[in-house]
Amino acid sequence: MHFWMISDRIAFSARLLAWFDRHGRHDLPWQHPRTPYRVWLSEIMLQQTQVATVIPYFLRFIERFPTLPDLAAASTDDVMAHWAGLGYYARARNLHAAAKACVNGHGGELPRDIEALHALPGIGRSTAGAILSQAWNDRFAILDGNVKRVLARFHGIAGWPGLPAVEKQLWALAEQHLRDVPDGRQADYTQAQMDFGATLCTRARPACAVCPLQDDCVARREGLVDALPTSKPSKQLPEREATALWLENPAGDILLQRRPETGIWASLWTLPQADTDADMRDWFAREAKGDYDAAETLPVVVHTFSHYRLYLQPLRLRKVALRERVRDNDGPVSSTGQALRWVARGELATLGLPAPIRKLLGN
DNA sequence: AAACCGGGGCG
DNA sequence: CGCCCAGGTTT
Repeated sequence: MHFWMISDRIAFSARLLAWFDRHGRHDLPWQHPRTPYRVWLSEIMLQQTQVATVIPYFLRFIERFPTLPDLAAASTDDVMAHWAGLGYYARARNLHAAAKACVNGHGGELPRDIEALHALPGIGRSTAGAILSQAWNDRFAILDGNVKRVLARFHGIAGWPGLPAVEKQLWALAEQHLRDVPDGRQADYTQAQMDFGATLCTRARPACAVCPLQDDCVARREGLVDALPTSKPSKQLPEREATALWLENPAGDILLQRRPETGIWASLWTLPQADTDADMRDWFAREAKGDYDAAETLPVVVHTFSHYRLYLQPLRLRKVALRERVRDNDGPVSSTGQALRWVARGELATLGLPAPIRKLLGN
């Protein structure tokens, strides 16, 4: 009886560990020696920066503050000076505060108890698990961005991982796989997951062809590798409404107005436009002769800008004439100071029109 | 220019 | 608890 007859496939963690033994990183400074303090420091630094950048900072930091009590006893300035260049200084402050808390409440050492560790500033659930598993080979899961990506792909978990329901599901999967990890290899397993996500199952262009998990990866099988993990939903854009007037003279020319030189659609030619129907009506009364209420209501144009979504209500009115106004060489100017111009349909293509307006006018 | 990121803060 | 942010980097 072979084990694969029972389980039918080699465990996720076993494949990762085998991969790690061959391709993982085994010579990182915080792995030798792999003490709680060194692992903690590395985890905090790695939260925000890549391994290659962290290494020299780690070495300088650990040389200046060789033990946790050394760090606790240091001045804020001294700590910050050794963090300078890494950014995210709030985490250096948390690190320092946590070191002091350990001296005051845990005998000058990082607690091995997950709850006590989690209670320290700057240490969340994933970082606490990373510290305990790496420093002590204790059986705790991690769930950083790398692991979320690997699990979402391997299991085909859709939904943005920032959603509590999705994150909960990913934690459950992480803990499920953890049960298969052989005793004594929890530290390696944690490092294996991080290395795997950072170097093989990367966000862009993962190396699926050489992946030890490819045969059982749901995303791979279903062609969803690029779609998972689901990206954060773009935040709801503010919405604005406006009314546009499509006026035609008896010859069928269309009245266009030049936009101001700054702002949306700067200097392009568009239909006369107002924020509200009432403003549009006022503008019409000042500029044109005709019956505003006779205008035809066209379908609303939805146009999305980078920072808001515009719902533009076009109104169409034919056989309109402008009132006589002060003229200059370029033709009439509206009361708002923007140039106005009757444009023949055939001329539209030669002018700069915003795409949605061009489409509306049928050009 | 936008996505990304663990933890913290806030209602 | 759920939602969103700060503060930098990567794509």
